[in-house]
Amino acid sequence: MSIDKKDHIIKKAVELIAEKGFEGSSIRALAAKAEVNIAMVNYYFGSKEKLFEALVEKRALFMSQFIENVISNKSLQPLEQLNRIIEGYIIRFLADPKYHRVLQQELLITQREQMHEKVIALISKNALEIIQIIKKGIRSKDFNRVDPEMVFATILGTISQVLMSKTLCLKIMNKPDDYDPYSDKKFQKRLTKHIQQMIHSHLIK
Amino acid sequence: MSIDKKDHIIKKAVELIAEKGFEGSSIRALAAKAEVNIAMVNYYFGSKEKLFEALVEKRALFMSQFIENVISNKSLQPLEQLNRIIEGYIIRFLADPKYHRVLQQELLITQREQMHEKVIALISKNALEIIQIIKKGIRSKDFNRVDPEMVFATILGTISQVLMSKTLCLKIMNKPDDYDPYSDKKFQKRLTKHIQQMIHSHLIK
DNA sequence: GTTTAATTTAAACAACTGTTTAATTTCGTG
DNA sequence: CACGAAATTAAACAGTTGTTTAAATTAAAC
Repeated sequence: MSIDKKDHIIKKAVELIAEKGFEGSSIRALAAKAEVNIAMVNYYFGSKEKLFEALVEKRALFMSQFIENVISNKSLQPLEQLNRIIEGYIIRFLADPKYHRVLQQELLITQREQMHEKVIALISKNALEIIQIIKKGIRSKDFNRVDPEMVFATILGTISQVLMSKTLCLKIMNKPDDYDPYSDKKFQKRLTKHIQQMIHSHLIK
Repeated sequence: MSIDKKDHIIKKAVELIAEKGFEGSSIRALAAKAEVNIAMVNYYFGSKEKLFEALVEKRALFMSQFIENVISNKSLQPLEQLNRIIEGYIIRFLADPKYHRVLQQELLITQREQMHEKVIALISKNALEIIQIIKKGIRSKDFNRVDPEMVFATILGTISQVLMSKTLCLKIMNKPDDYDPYSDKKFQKRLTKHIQQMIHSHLIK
């Protein structure tokens, strides 16, 4: 069993779908990009949609495991817990912007209903845990009486905004076209610092 | 010339494309939804892509005009100017979540290159003006020395996050399925207040 | 009321879609 | 080497796509 080949196809599929969307990515185009025969996708995955499901599932696990770890660390102060989550979110998302773009597409579009529901379940699971942390912080008077759900929307929304379009990101920051912010550690720090400081001044004092 | 019919088709197209995406929306499905003959789209707009361009252009004007107004009002204090922009953004975007979703799709996907560039130009134009306001506020010592580009990402990102998926939004806020947050004035106020207060505590003192 | 233009229609077009088939090649195992 | 399973291929499948056509209907102008 050549699991390498399956992984190779998935990798190329993420790249293609992130650019063209799921409906805009034909199996023929994918086969050309991955340099395999057209029939191989159905041979390995059963169908185009099943390939897509395999694609989402594969990375979803990787993402959610991390959040679990941070959340389960009960010894941390609420603010420190939030800081870790923000930092971790940014590291994971920036490591694979194309995958994040695929998920955002699926969140926007209700075409494939069960996949749409799965992405929502994925995000809201973490969301609710983060919101719980904020609520707990408010109860213990560590935090101001802020709007926890909205604070979450700001954290994820800010990161997603940056990841949405590299071209837009560069244009706003007035950077050259060949600059890749997502792989630049300085940019990563900049984004992390901004969100953490903003959340900090909003939650504390 | 039945401009009503053109508008009617555009309206139905926004609804369909917001749900299924551009590639996922066939002319036949659109014709059925708008209750017109399949050939009418090409008769009125020339092609599916031209219909899409007409759709984007029509609303883009409406949006950008408003931002211009706020920005050109030089008599306001920087913070008050920002508050008005936040309030205005939210009012306009929440008034037509489906259109906003269509734009987000086009920002994510690089399939139709010139349309992609147009959406980016549209957003970045306003973005740069808002960033200028923040920079001016920093120079005049009205604002702290924050990261202006990131502050913009937070404002737009938070709103976009909320608009991205109604289902996700409801799930996070623990609301029933039949509740429509976007048309609820209370929710609108809640979102506005959150962003304004957060930006405020981040920018001032 | 006739004529001309604008609108609307159903049918057909070729190109492309995801998927399947059946034949061929490759490869590990005895 | 020989066998059988796994992998790979090109070709064909039926259905859908955006678009065009040419005929039919409606509306407007004189």
